[in-house]
Amino acid sequence: MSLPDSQGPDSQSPHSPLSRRRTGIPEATVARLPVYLRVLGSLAESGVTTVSSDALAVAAGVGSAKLRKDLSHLGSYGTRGVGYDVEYLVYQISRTLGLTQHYSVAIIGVGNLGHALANYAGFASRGFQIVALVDADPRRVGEQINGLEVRHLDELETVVKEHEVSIGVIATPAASAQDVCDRLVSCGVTSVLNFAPIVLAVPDSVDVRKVDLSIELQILAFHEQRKSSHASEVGAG
Amino acid sequence: MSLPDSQGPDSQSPHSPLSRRRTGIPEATVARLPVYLRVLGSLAESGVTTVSSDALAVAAGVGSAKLRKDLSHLGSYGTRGVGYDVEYLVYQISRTLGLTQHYSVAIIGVGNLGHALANYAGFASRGFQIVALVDADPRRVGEQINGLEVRHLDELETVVKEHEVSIGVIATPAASAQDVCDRLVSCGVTSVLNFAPIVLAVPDSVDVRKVDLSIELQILAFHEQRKSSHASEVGAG
DNA sequence: AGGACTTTGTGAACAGATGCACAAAGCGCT
DNA sequence: AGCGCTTTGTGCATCTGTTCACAAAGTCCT
Ligand SMILES: NC(=O)c1ccc[n+]([C@@H]2O[C@H](COP(=O)([O-])OP(=O)(O)OC[C@H]3O[C@@H](n4cnc5c(N)ncnc54)[C@H](O)[C@@H]3O)[C@@H](O)[C@H]2O)c1
Ligand SMILES: NC(=O)c1ccc[n+]([C@@H]2O[C@H](COP(=O)([O-])OP(=O)(O)OC[C@H]3O[C@@H](n4cnc5c(N)ncnc54)[C@H](O)[C@@H]3O)[C@@H](O)[C@H]2O)c1
Repeated sequence: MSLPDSQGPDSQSPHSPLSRRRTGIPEATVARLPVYLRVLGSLAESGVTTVSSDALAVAAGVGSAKLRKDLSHLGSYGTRGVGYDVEYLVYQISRTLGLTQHYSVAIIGVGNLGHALANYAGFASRGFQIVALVDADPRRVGEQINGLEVRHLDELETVVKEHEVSIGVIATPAASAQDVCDRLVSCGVTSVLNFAPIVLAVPDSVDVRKVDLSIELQILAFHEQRKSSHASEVGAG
Repeated sequence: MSLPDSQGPDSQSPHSPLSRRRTGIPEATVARLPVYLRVLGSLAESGVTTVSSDALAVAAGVGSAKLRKDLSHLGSYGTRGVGYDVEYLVYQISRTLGLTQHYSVAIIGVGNLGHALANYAGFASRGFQIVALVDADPRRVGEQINGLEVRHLDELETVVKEHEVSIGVIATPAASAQDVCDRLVSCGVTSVLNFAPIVLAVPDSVDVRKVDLSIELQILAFHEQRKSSHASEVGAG
């Protein structure tokens, strides 16, 4: 049923093999670094200054060997017999992930989900600043959300260039998603986070990550089914 | 930068090896089946009755060999020289994923995100019925959302048992998430979808999947950074 | 200083996922 | 029926990721 080491993060799909060679950091590791970062953050807040791979691994829900191998890809930042300096490790992971820069995010589609995203504080906390909200519905245009005014879809290109948007978040209905994506890409956006239930076609130079509720539920359903259909087997051994 | 075959889905973490042996279906395949299902659904709507692995693969954003291997895990449902019967394949995938059953879903935490989820129509469409909304804030209790009344956290156990909830969705702040999760698990929920930015500890018998915005953004940031720092290299090659 | 103890970093074995390439299988046309 | 065309299903090589297990490297105590 559940995983040996809790709900680990995912590497959404194998990145081009070339990219591996360039940074030396495996995709699977990249997907876990943010988790470590989060855990380290709360350790730091609790006043912990040093942490062992074992303790950190438990808190992050992964195996300690995996954790050490992950960290070894960034360099040798631990001290044998002691562990890792929390603050320094936070810095190194942040640097590796590129979080020392700031990123401007635009949200396209300000419906139910878009509103939730626009109001979410957790975004800004790691250097992601929401700089623009865009919607096609004239009734939504002009609305103020979290200090930002909703702009009309017609202004998409203007707004993106004006704010040098580097990440586009698509929260429109599926039917418009490809269209919106094309327009984002054509004005230079190279990273897209897609919430619409559709596979986006993009040039190789653009990264897309998707968040798909319905897929998550279906995966859970698959395992749920297995559990119930073999319920007898559990007791029997 | 982008993936060889578009934004593929993920296998969130290697499931216990045992589970593999039991169903014979690799986790990575399970994670892609919902995508195929979606694409097949829209093909069916457009009146297509038969589809080749190549066409389906393109639409699903994966390689055709991968797609065929995925489908081969469910059985031999294609016809050589012809392709797959769309309707029949939809049925087989649904059956495999366990979507012939219905699942009752409870959402805990009806804030920004919880509201969006509660209003989302895409849930019900695949046999996932939202049967309960629960919140700790007395001011939210009693509110009607999408035909459901928000219940108080105190009633969590009652509500879960009453509706035979099989999937719990956690949309509370991180601080309460583990607590809520423990309570869900203790009243028999074995599948959890977690939106709170925290690693949940659960017994082995419980499946957790997480959706974490901030992690997705950080992964995008990593690749974004690589792109900009090596911008020169692209032209030079 | 030296020895016991702790913990990192990593080589090597293993496991899982992907992609290639082709034989086997079916279709339709003559 | 036979032939050529299409497309599936899969064995095999490869690549990516995980896990084990231990030497190297440090700390702390005497
Ligand atoms: N709400 C959820 O919980 C949820 C869950 C999973 C997936 N999704 C997906 O997220 C997307 C948004 O969901 P939602 O519930 O917010 O839908 P919604 O209908 O509430 O909002 C969609 C918004 O997009 C706007 N829009 C439509 N076409 C547009 C365009 N071309 N450009 C810009 N804006 C446009 C609409 O005016 C509307 O404001 C959908 O694709 C949905 O399938 C939503
Ligand atoms: N809003 C977003 O776009 C977004 C994005 C990513 C992650 N998240 C995460 O999702 C979660 C919810 O986000 P949100 O924006 O909806 O927050 P929110 O503060 O708007 O809503 C949280 C809700 O949970 C309720 N709650 C608090 N403790 C509870 C408990 N013990 N049991 C039941 N209900 C409880 C609160 O009363 C509130 O209604 C948070 O963990 C957040 O980090 C949200």
